[in-house]
Amino acid sequence: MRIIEKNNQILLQGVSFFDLGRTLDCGQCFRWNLCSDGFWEGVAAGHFCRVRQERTVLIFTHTDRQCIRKFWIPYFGLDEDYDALCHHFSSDPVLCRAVRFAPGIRLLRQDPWETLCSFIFSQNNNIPRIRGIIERFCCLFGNPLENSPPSFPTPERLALCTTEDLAPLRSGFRAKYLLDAAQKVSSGAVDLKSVGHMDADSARRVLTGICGVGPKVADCVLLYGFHRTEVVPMDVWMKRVLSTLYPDGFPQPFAPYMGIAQQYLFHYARCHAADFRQPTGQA
DNA sequence: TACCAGGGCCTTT
DNA sequence: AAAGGCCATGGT
Repeated sequence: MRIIEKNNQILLQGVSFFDLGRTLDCGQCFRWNLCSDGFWEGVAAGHFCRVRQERTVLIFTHTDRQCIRKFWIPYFGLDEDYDALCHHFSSDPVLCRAVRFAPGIRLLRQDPWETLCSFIFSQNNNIPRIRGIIERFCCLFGNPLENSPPSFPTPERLALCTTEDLAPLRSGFRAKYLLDAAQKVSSGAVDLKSVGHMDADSARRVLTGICGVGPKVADCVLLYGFHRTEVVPMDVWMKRVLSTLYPDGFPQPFAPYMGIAQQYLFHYARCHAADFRQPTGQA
C-alpha cells in the first residue's frame, strides 16, 4: 500500500481484500454514516475522517498521511494479511461460501472503552436504535470537536452522572449498567489496559464483573475492542450457525481466528435469515 | 425454573 | 393499520 496526495485528498492505494461499506455496516461499529457523496464519515478514538472506496483505493479527507499510517490503517485492519486468512478459511466449505458471499469484511481495531459502552447499549437491542442512543450519548456527554461529530464521552465524565442524567438517551435499563462501567473503569477497579494482556478467561471474568456485562457483551468487547481474534461472541445468530452448520463445533484449525470467521458467518446467516430462523429442533 | 423489565425497529398479518 | 417477534442481562 502507498499513500499519495492529490487534489486535497489523500489516496491509500493498493488496498485489497477489503470492502469499506461491508466492514462499517456489519454490526461491529455504530458511529459511521454514509453520506450522499459516497463518503463514510466517522469518529473513532478521537480521530475524525471522511473516506470512500474506489476498488483498491481508499480516498480520505479531513485527516493527514501521518494519521492514516498510524491510526486508520490499523483501525481498519489493513495491516493484516486477509489474503492468506481468507484463503485458509476457504478450505472449509461453509466458511468458503460465507467469505465468497460477502468478501472484504475486516475486523476493526476499536477503542476498548468505546467498545465496552457500545456493546452495553447493544444488549437486547437493534442496530438502528443502538446508533441513535450512541449518537445522543456522544452529543450530550462527549466533547465538541471542530468540523466533526463530538468525541466519545470519557469514563471520568460519565462517572459523575446519575441515571436521571442519562434519561435523554432513552437507553432504558442499560443506563445503570453504563454507570457501573464508568465507575469501575474511572476508579481503576477495572483496568482496561491490563485486560488486554490477560488470557481470555481472566479477561472475561474482569469484564463480567461489571453489572450488565454478561458473556456475550464481554466477548464482543474482547473481539472488537481488544482484537482478540480467537473469541467468538455467541449471539442467537451464531448459535443458529453452530447448530445448523457446525453441529460438532467450529473447525479446530481456525480457532485462533474464529472471531474473524464469525464476522463472515454472522453476516451470511443474517442475510439468509429464512434458512436459519427456524429452531433446529435438536435441544 | 420461568418470567419480566425499557424500548423501538422489523416482519407479518 | 395493527399486532407480535426480537434481543442480553439481572433480578424476582
